[in-house]
Amino acid sequence: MGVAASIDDVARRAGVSIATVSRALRGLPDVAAATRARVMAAATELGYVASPFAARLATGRTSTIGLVVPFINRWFFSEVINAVEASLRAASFDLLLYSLRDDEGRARFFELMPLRKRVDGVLLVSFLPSYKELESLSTMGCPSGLLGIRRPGLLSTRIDDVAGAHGAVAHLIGLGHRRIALIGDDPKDPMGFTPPGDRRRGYQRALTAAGLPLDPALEVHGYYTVSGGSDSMQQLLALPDRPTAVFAASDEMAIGAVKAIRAAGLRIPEDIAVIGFDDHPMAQMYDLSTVRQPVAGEAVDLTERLLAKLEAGGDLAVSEAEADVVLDTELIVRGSTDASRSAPSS
Amino acid sequence: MGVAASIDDVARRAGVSIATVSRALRGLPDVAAATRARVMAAATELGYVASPFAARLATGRTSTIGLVVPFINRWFFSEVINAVEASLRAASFDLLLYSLRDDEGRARFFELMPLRKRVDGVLLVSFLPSYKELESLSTMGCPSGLLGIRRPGLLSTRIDDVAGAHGAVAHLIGLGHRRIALIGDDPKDPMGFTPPGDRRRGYQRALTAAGLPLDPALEVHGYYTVSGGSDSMQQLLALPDRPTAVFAASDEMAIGAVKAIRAAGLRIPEDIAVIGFDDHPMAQMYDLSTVRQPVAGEAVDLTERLLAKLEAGGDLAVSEAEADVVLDTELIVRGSTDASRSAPSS
DNA sequence: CTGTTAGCGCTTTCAA
DNA sequence: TTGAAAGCGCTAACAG
Repeated sequence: MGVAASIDDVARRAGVSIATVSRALRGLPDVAAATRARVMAAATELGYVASPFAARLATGRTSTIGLVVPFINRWFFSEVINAVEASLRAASFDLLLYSLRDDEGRARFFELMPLRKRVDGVLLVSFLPSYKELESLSTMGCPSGLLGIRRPGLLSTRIDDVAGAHGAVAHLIGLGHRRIALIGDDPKDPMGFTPPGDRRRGYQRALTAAGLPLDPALEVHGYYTVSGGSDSMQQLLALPDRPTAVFAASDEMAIGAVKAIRAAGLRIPEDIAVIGFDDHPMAQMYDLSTVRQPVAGEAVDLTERLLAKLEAGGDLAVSEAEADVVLDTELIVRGSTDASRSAPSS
Repeated sequence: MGVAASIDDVARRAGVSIATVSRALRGLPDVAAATRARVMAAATELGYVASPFAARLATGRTSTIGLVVPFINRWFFSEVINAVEASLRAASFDLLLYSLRDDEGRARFFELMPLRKRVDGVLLVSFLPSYKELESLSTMGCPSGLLGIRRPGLLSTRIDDVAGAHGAVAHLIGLGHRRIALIGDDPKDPMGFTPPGDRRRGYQRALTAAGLPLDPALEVHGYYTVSGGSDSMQQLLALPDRPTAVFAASDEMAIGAVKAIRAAGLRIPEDIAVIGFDDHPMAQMYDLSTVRQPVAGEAVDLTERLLAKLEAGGDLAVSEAEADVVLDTELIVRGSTDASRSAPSS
């Protein structure tokens, strides 16, 4: 087989017109069973597959979804990419991947709209599009979905960060803790992530609900990194009246905190209890209590709803009812808050 | 802007033919500066972008690369995907991502060739295509590149796993160790990865080169997971004459080993030294000596050479000289083999 | 330097 | 149930 077979080759071989080949191969009705069989046979013999580009030109549909992520090589996002890829594959859609990386990349994306005219739908993961960006997005003329963030008029799937954080802190309170610190917030976050603020809110509400005071000294920036978590834990340990428990708004920061606590010669959870957020694979390795979010579940839910929307017509308008789905988080109690649940090995 | 502008709209607005628009916008020569300016202006005013599908149909080139990985959500692969995406983006190529996941997905991929007729080139990451699979790949009629594996007739970029492992073990020997164990091999690896065998070979050669005996009891399966590493370390610790050092063929396994050693109440590196492979981000967190491989560097090198090949004509034949690039690994000495290099905090 | 024209390989009326 | 023919929106000779 020198050059790939085209629809004409199949038509000739099956002794029918190209129109019939097209219909037969796509499973359209009004094709005689015998004819269809003959066409299918010819197609397999020639190893024929329709050229997607010709089909796209003719139909206007691309069978491709653009997936836009801030980063590729970070746990959360690679989980999302993986789940989206699987869902799309199952629906015979192609996945066009685009990574923003930084402010510059983000600006370039929204200015050039490089996915324009090449996807049927767009999925934006975990960053908040500005009003201008949304407008720019709308010039693509295709439906889009937001993962982790809610915006009126767009599909979205997310978790309730406030509730998740609330649950984590309530767990600590239930354990008898009264001085509970928060390691969170990244004051120089370039993507405008919303979870940090929500998780802080959940922390504050849980304290307030339990009648505990909010102490600004107990709220520190962790920059959502291991080292940031470690640094801010040291800061907390230096406090005259140090906390007995810490809620870190991400597992990375929690692990940093764990390291700092151990380095100070203190025990976890006896001297200080620690709980994180996400259920990153490392959380288990560090025997860290945390709030699990169903990352793949969110991705699958959103992808499938976007595909359903395309199938249903694909107009841009989204009804209130269908727009937003909120998935549950789950409190995972391990040894870092409850000694009785400690994993066997260090 | 209701429906997206097409080339005719631009032509009309600029008062030229569509051919001139095409030429002007693609920066082809033989277009008067004034004309080009007029066309560009019209294009921006209309927010015009050429439909990639029409262009692809007409030229036969897709400006798209297919990236085929065994997994998406694992450190190594997400690093590769990230680097490839960046390289392609810089060259204005699109990235079509495909994940194999398991035997079944792999079979489906090579049977259906879902990337056929939609990419100009293919990148296969870290799995060894069988002869049949390579044949199937060749029906795509486009050049391809292999990351991490060498195959005659295909582009490839990789590291020398044998040499890397050799270096790690030589480091241990240089430290005075004489009984050195190997944690490696995954007897049920579905992807046919080649690094495990090569790393074992490097281990054996280093011992032999130093005149040390090979003791089969010191070579255990680690399954390339944390828990596998932990289990096999326990096995090694139970040996009557236990090793004083361990080379784990991946950082994950090394970390498992570290946990098992600590759980047994032994000190690292005083009682047992541990070195891993890869320089996974966790290696630093565990103060683990390791062999760093330039993951992104490999991906970028391969991608750029594939793009260069496409630009140069894109025929399938690959000369011996251009085919294979081997990048250097780097020995990273940390506290798990050398106490004097210990990181400050645990 | 620019315009005309013939495809690229499909899908989709419209007729038969 | 099938075929002929007209696009889809571009690029690439070929003239001029």
